[in-house]
Amino acid sequence: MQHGLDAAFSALADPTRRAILARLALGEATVMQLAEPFAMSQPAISRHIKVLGDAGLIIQRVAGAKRPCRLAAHALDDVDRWLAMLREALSRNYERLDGLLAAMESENETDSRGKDLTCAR
Amino acid sequence: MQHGLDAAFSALADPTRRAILARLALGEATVMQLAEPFAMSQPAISRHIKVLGDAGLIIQRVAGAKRPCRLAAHALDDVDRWLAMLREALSRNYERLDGLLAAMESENETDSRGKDLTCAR
DNA sequence: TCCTTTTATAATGAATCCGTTATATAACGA
DNA sequence: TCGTTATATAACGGATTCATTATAAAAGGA
Repeated sequence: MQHGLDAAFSALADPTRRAILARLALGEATVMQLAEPFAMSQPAISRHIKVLGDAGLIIQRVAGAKRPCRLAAHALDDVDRWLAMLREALSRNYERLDGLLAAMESENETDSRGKDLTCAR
Repeated sequence: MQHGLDAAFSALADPTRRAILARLALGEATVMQLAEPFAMSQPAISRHIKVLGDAGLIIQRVAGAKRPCRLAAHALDDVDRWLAMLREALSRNYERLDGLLAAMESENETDSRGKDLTCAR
């Protein structure tokens, strides 16, 4: 079993697939329309579309022989939730660094034991 | 040459690496500290750390024999920028659907030419 | 100096990924 | 019904990924 985030992030890791998503950001498109800009065989594009679908990033409807794709409404929900956690940590770290710099500015001599944070360049 | 987004997203695609990032969200940690929770060899962890570093998600400083890691300040900048584009498209699509539903509610008969949007289940 | 700790690198093998071509299937249009 | 269009699937090969074990190197402490 593979975590949904695994599928989502590795789907996003491929430039062709990101280009497909960017194209779909402009609106619904059939497989052939999606394939057109690429110097790549149709089966290769179909495969990418399958990967994007399995990852929950896009959905396909059936319209006769065509299978138009569009972005899935909640495509990025899980990804966003996970990244929000990291982002929050980053801003927390930034505040901490801010505090550290303030401390260094006020008192020039810090005791050099404790969790070493030396040469933090 | 590989796009930075390729590296970032495929770094994020691995659950071990995401766990490492989650751990680093709590603060700086050495390689051994990062390896500790995992039933995995130390070289495997070193490799994951290298991938995260190459993707610009973490940085390492040298402290004697140790190489403490922390989250890179601008780790998610590119990823965020790219995802923001998609998110914007998604909300635009949502608004469009909203408009469509409103239109369907007011007038029941739509001309059936144009970008087919039939049987959109 | 010697032993230990911490980390990185090399060699290797299995699994997965990404492209190809060939082919199947289903709908469309004449 | 027949040929065309749209898409999916299978089979395959090469590249990459992810783990392993073995080993190297560098710093620390006795």
